[in-house]
Amino acid sequence: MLDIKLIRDQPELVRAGLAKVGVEAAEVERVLDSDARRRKLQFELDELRARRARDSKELGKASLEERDAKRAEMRALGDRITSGERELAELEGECERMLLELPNLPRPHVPIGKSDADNKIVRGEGTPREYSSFKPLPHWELGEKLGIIDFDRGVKLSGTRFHFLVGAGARLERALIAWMLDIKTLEQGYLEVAPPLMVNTAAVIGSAHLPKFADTMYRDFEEDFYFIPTAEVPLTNMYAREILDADRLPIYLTAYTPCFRREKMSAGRDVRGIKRGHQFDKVEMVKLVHPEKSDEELEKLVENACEICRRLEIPFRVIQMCTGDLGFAAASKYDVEMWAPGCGEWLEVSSCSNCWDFQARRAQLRFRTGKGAKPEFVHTLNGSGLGLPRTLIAVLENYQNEDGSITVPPVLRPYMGGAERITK
RNA sequence: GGAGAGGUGGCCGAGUGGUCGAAGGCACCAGAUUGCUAAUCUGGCGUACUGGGUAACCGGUACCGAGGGUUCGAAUCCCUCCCUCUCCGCCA
Repeated sequence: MLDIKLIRDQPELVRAGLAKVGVEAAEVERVLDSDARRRKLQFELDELRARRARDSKELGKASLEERDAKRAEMRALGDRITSGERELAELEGECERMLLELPNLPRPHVPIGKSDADNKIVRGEGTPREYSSFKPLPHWELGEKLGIIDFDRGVKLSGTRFHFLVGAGARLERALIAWMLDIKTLEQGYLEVAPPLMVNTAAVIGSAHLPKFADTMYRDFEEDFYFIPTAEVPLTNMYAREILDADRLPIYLTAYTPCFRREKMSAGRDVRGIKRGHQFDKVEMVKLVHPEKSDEELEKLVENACEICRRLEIPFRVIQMCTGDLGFAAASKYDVEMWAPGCGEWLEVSSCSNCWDFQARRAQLRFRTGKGAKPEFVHTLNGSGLGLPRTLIAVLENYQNEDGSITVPPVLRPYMGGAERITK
């Protein structure tokens, strides 16, 4: 959520920033108009309430006759206040709803662009291997031949976009999770948490997945529960509505969780293989940092994701999102993509965002520098560290051998009971 | 699911219709003081919105789990909901 005071005080700056992400100036005007009406009413109402408090106090000391005489008048004042409060609540709701639907402002250095076509490749490491003696297979063929991915039975139970990982496939994923978490916690300074996978509406508003993206999430309509689309939701909300001491920052959190997504927007896309499912595993990184540090913390976050690719010895590249491809909450964003020779594409295995104070304002996530200092919003960042299905794809496809077996990446062998190969 | 108890400021805890944004204590901050490593004294110490001021700051309003109601006036009375604890049942 943007700061209403920023919109009020520097509307031209907000208009210009939002124009870059495709928001029309009229939307800003509507917010300003609503805010002006809200403030006017608030002021009038406050005066009425002050009068009531004063007069009521006097009435309490007055004689019985005086009380009876004034009661009707006071009652009328009370009724005016009640109706004013209703109107104010409506105006506040209207203003709030509009603010919740406005996307974040991009950082000034983010390249201007309309779509993913305008994104920038900023760097890469490793070279896609040449295959002279055989044609690399896509993971869905490798997985089925080895019996480590069972698509048919997944579909039988749950429909399209579901699969079983079986035997060494399940273990390989578990190895990746354990290995990644060890790097996050032992080397990169993250605190591991195991968060709730179902969260309430407030949490999902906090992370900015609501109100705009309600139809992307699974939901329990009887209880107030959303199934998390990413661990970003519980992690960024972990300290919601709290005021942290400044010396607790930065807070680095990591979690392995399943994620649940309806994928309505991508109906028919990526239906083959395990690239895009309704349910997938992910190791997530979230940072809560001092506002002055968030730009540099984003660079470190991306590097934390890259390190996983690097140690797997799989070619990867870093893409800087242009303004048109930032998404709703990010002020600045990088994707990390791994090369998959079987399906012949760069797979987005991580998406790292600096959300500035956008989520923190929604989640009321603040810190205080010292006694008497004003609470300030922290900056929140999040990134995958990495998404499991696509990492698994990259491992299978890059480490496949001509005979159809998979070499276990050296870094994973300790997590695979020492196994060096996955064979039929 | 049933029965009971309870939700007050960072924490503990008083407060059953007006003088309560809320006693008292702890913690914390500032100052004073003592030559003994901490004690004592004094003052300060919530958040949000909002009016005024360049600002330090001054003022108004709201907030005692949430939302409604009664009343001139609600932390206090009534209703609904949420949460926590204890016991029972049920399921693991």
